Amino acid sequence: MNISELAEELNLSPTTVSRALSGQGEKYRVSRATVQRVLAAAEKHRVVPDALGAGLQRGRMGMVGLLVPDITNSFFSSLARSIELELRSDGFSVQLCDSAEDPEVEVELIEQIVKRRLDGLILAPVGRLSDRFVEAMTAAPFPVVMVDRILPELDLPLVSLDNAAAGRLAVKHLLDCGHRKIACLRGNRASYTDRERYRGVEEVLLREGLPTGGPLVCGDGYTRQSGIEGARKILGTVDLPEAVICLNGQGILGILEVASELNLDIPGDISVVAFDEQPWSALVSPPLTTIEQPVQEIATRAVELMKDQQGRGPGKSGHTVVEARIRIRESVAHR
Amino acid sequence: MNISELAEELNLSPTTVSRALSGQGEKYRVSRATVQRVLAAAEKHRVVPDALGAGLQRGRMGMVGLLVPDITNSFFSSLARSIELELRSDGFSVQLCDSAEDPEVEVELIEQIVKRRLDGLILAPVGRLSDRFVEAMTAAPFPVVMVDRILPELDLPLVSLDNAAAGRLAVKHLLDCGHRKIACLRGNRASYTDRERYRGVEEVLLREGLPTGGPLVCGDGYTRQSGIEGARKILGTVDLPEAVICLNGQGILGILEVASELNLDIPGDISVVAFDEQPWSALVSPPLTTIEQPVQEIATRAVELMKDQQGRGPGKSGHTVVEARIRIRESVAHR
DNA sequence: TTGAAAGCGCTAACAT
DNA sequence: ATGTTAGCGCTTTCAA
Repeated sequence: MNISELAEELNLSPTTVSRALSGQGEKYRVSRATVQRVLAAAEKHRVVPDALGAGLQRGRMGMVGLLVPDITNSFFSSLARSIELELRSDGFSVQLCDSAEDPEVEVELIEQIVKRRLDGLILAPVGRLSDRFVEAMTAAPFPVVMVDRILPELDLPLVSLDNAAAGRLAVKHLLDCGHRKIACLRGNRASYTDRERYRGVEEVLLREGLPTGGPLVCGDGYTRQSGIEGARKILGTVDLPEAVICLNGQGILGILEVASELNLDIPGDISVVAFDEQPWSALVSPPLTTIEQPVQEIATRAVELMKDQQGRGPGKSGHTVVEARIRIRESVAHR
Repeated sequence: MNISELAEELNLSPTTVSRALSGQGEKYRVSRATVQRVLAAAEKHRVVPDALGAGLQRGRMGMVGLLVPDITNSFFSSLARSIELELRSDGFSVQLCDSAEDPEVEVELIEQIVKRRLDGLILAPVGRLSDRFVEAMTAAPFPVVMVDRILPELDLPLVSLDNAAAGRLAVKHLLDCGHRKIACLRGNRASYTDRERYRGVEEVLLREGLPTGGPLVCGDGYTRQSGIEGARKILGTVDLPEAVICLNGQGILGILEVASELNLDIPGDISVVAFDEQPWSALVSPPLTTIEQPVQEIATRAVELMKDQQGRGPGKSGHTVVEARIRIRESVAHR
């Protein structure tokens, strides 16, 4: 049963029923009695106004898309939770899309979201910039905000870590602990996140006149497999680095797996600093020294930017930067 | 620009444009030339048919809800990924809702989904059955399928693990390894999942004439905190059990944390079998013996059931049961 | 091969 | 305090 049928049954106009049901009774001076009557009847017949009809009329469905490269990654699932919560409190619901680190899929997903005329999109891109991606993106008739693996070329509102600073933070801790030969396990090198983190790392290393590049830098990709392969190269050499910085959350799985395979002791044989705090970071042996992102803050900022632009078109740009912190535990030795 | 405006520009009717754009040209014998013309113009003006209008007309938006108690839990995020993928290949997108283990929130979320007239709901409930929940549920004018923490009272299509069998599997392994005094860290005792798993455990224990209940059974809840509290009781006693079965994925975090706090060696001081394989299960020390759910299969079955009922109302019931398997690693000692 | 008309369910502007 | 009218953007008979 819909609003009109209910109206008929009550000898009222759909308008009045609509007003009563949407809590606008006050505003439109629908009599208290009428409101009660409508509410009671609606309850009885289980009438719930169809958001689709309302959405079409209003031109907004109250739904924003959330497109992430891997919901399975605990950083993104935490982010998803925070974003969903924030958005919900503002009356929006969220459509979840997982591109599985595949740029093709990502574009299809974006196109699909455009069709749906969502009220916005919070996008953590795979990280590679393709023509079709830009094309799909510019067609978007709604606000977009990019988070994490941002594409700075795109002139959209952005929220990300100060990745270079985070990279520096990691190296500096290692330097403070007396390490000099420092390796780096990278993620997808095409991604801004990875490039920036690495830039930070390299910057400090170079400034200190320490070795970098060559066999000290491995890995390319955000899959577990790519992490394992990179870790094999770094950990499988005869002259082991003193420490390794892992630039992403999947990579550390590879490092731990390979280290155990090779019977390497952390931090005895090699020290480790890993990006992304995870629920289990403190529980492995040794407890991991990690670089932690303020997930909650990223979510809040992203949603703020989203709301700031509601109603407007593709939206003004601007880069919101948040800071990482280091959680020092026991995976770094002092030498 | 919308379909009508485009039609005007082309001196065609909206009808024809709609047919061309929706790939129904063949079916309605729109001339090849016209179709081309429309496609070209649509491309040029970036016209993408509004799914909202279409949805209203067709009475379905091609979207199903996915409501989970904790997207942060790797079981649910894996499930979400698999479900989103399956659903997408059938032309549906998914609205993500996270109830954060809160029954109140859960109900609000369901009511919200009803408003939205989604085409279905895949629901992993918090696990407690309230009146308002049943109420909201019966109002649902779309197919619902329940997964994981099913509420069997509800007469809906269900997909779940054979939890009792999984519980038995865990104990049996412990018995095989010579353990007799076996503790159990439970999750939310109001949930079917937990009750069944525990039933399986207890059944075997009782049959073997082994002690159970009392201080051997702790924990109630699916939060990390409840896991820690339960673990403290089990691990903090003077006469330690020989082994502990952890009935849920959060609990094991508590066990590992408390064991390390108390300087307990696993499996030297106490053996552990934990529910839910996680990405890091093999990487902690010692590598964890786990009970693994076939996540992919659960997703596939749930989506199948969903599609089976499309178009129909609240849907026929039936319980699809899948089997757990044990991954034996090194957290169980032989005595 | 194409179009006209109606209507999906709702709300907002404009009466009364 | 309530109702009338119109229309959001699309698809679907039914007609030409």
